[in-house]
Amino acid sequence: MTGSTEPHFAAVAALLGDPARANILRALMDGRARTAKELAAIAGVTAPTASGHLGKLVAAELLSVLAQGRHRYYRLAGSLVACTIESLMALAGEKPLPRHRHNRALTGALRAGRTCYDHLAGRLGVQIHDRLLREGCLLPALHDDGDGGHRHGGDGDYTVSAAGRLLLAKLEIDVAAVARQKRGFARPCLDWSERVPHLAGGLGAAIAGRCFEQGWLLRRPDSRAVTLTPAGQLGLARVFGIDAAREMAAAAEGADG
Amino acid sequence: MTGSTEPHFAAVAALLGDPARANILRALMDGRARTAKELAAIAGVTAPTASGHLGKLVAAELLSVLAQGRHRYYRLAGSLVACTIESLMALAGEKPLPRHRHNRALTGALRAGRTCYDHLAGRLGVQIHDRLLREGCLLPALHDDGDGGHRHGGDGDYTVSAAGRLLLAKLEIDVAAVARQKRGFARPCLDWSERVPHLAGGLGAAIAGRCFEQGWLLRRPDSRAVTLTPAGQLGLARVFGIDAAREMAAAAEGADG
DNA sequence: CCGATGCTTCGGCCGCGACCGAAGCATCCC
DNA sequence: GGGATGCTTCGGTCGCGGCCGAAGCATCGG
Repeated sequence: MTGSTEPHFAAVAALLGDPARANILRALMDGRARTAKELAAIAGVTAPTASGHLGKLVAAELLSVLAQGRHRYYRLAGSLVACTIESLMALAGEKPLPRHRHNRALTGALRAGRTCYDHLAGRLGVQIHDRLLREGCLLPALHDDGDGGHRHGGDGDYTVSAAGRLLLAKLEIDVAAVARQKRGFARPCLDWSERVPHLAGGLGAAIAGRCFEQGWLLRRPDSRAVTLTPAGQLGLARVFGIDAAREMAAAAEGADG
Repeated sequence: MTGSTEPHFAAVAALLGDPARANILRALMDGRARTAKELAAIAGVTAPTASGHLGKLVAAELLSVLAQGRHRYYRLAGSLVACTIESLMALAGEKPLPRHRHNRALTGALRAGRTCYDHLAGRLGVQIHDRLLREGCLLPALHDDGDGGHRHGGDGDYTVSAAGRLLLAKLEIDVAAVARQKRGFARPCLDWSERVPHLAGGLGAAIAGRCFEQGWLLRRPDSRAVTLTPAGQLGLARVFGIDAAREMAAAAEGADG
């Protein structure tokens, strides 16, 4: 009786706890939008059942929906959703000791580099995050409360230094423009496979977006894993000073426990 | 049919999704151990029901149990569990816009400073984390894969510099001894209220422990919130160079959205 | 040794929620 | 307009799992 009211997080966890919904969410973890029918097939349920699940997920604001003609496209509501799921995966991943030999190649690729909603994760994402932090491009959030008005939802968690603006300009990213977006600016997101944060938020999305636009990285059709191109190898070395090919190969190798 | 096997994280989320279990976990978020009977009362269920829940949570390695006489003490299995729940709270917290006026003081105190499993969180925890990072006491994890043997579960995510060892010696913390522990050494943990990582792992626990031992901080009986003592105000200023009273007051003020 | 206490296991009850088929709208194409 | 496609709502079934009371072990106290 001390506090028998249901905690808020329990309702969210229950949403994530159903197998069908979990499959839907996992499929959307790459940030792409999918139709209700596609998601029904992925979840292995009929269209009515999937519709019910999707309705609940939208009501809980875990998913957002865009109606386009007779199709309805569902996607994750934000990177915070993806971050929470990554965190759950980190918690669930180490326990069962599955020893699945057969899909080691797949998980290896996922560990090397993948998308987490709209930003980069895996070894590649962590390397970029660490590099920006180490070079002083990203500063760990003053939280300057001296002046009032600290709306805790709006202000970014990292700030970008002058050096950071310079570096990101090489990627043709306008930091000020990103900061003007109404979303989280630059937030750490606990990485499922590396157990260290990578960069989420608008800035993380901008970096990932430029990597795809420039052909540095390619999305794989049915996986969150990304492929590094030769141009990407050069570009990432030039901008971030990281040996992406070596890092990603090392992460892929160490796929098993 | 693309991938209709249940994702691992769904099972964990389902565990967290039951109201009774969620209440149990929330009660254990302060890192203290409690008996089965206490937890049954907190969850609002009878002893047999609680026993079933606790058994499942232990089987899933979310909880660990210590038998002592005829009592069995349950506690969170590790800081990663606490981190995941914090992440879920962050996801669940912003949506419903609860506008609970009556317990604003409570959430204010929680935002100011609280325990997260065995380490400090809230504004206080974030301040310490940031300070250590800013002063170069904590270095963001090389992840040196050059040599083999990178057991991803064992190595810490932050490393402590010489300056850090010096600073922590002022707290009578032997960094080498902490590093020898079989647990995560120093990991960032996403803070529920501040949306920025604080310091988890053995080092975070050691810092929190010394703060309690020296009477700098007091645990409140039925809350995760901590109270700053005058000695703590002085000590934290001396060791970390932070104005804890001012920071915590500011965080408590901004409790509402 | 006996009763009290703490915790667990065992059956059985019961309700929530996932699931499906059928039907109802909306949209697109011919 | 008519048929096909995509999605949702509506009833109804059913199984999983939370819940409790009673009983079974263990431990502590006298």
